[in-house]
Amino acid sequence: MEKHEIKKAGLKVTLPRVKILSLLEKHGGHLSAEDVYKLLLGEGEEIGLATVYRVLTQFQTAGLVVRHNFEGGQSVFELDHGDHHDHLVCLRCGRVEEFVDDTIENRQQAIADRHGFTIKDHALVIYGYCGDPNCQKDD
Amino acid sequence: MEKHEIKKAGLKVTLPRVKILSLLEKHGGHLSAEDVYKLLLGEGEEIGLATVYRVLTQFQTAGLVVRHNFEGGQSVFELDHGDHHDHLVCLRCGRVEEFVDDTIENRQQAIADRHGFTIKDHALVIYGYCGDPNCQKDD
DNA sequence: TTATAAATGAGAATATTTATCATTATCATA
DNA sequence: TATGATAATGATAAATATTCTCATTTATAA
Repeated sequence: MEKHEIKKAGLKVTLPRVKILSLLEKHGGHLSAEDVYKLLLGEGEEIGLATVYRVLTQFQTAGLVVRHNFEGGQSVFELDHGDHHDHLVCLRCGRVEEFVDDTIENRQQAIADRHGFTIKDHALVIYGYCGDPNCQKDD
Repeated sequence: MEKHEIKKAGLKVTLPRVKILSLLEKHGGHLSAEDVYKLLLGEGEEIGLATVYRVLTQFQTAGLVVRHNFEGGQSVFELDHGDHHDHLVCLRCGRVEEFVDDTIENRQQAIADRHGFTIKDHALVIYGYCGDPNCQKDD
């Protein structure tokens, strides 16, 4: 139940927050603030875009969602299930796939150590063309 | 000589282009469009911000510079010396360090293959606190 | 030198995100 | 359950980053 998670985050349980959280659960995917806004409109919810941004940022601070800055302007958000993962992004159709690779994770830590860095976060995004025939064909 | 590279890129050799290219060479670092604009102003060059963006984008298309989308709004640009590398970014002081790790590169290729992706580009950024004592101390 | 096509500068326009503020809703407590 | 302190919302303005427009200027091939 979403209400519990929102309460745990120290936030009041409001309609916009419940709706946005369940939307993210339903879609699983990687949604921009505007995606969320439009999906809410489609469901007949009159929730302002400013509220969407505000709530997503609060969820991010609370650790409920993660924010990614892929190429192309808009940030995208997804539920944080605690399992860190990296991304493959198709430049043609926008499809996003996830992956985890322990070898890469370990190498990153070793590199940070060598440079005297304390890792707070990291982002690995592979951009390319996905397996779909429409995305593989040349320009 | 910068003029040659500009000409090779199929662009006319103009003062803004020569200045911007030599600025990137001089600084080596990772400059935002606004950084470039202000540095030019500091040198007494009256080059518009729009021109800076335009030229940087053209250089990117021509393969002369690479553009990175680190966290925090602005894109940063650096000369493309042909040697791909990834980045460590300090969240406190903004320092940027570069690294290459063949193991990570190979794993990425393997992952893309497994997912049926054709890699066009990739970005690995490790965010954290660098070795500087001021950056390591707690909040 | 000159004609042509491209580049520039200034400011408008766009896109994304954040801030402001008056109004409304939540929720602990009475 | 009613209530009041506090937080959240929606509408809009503002801030930020980047791109577009267009009249003027400049580079360069002939």
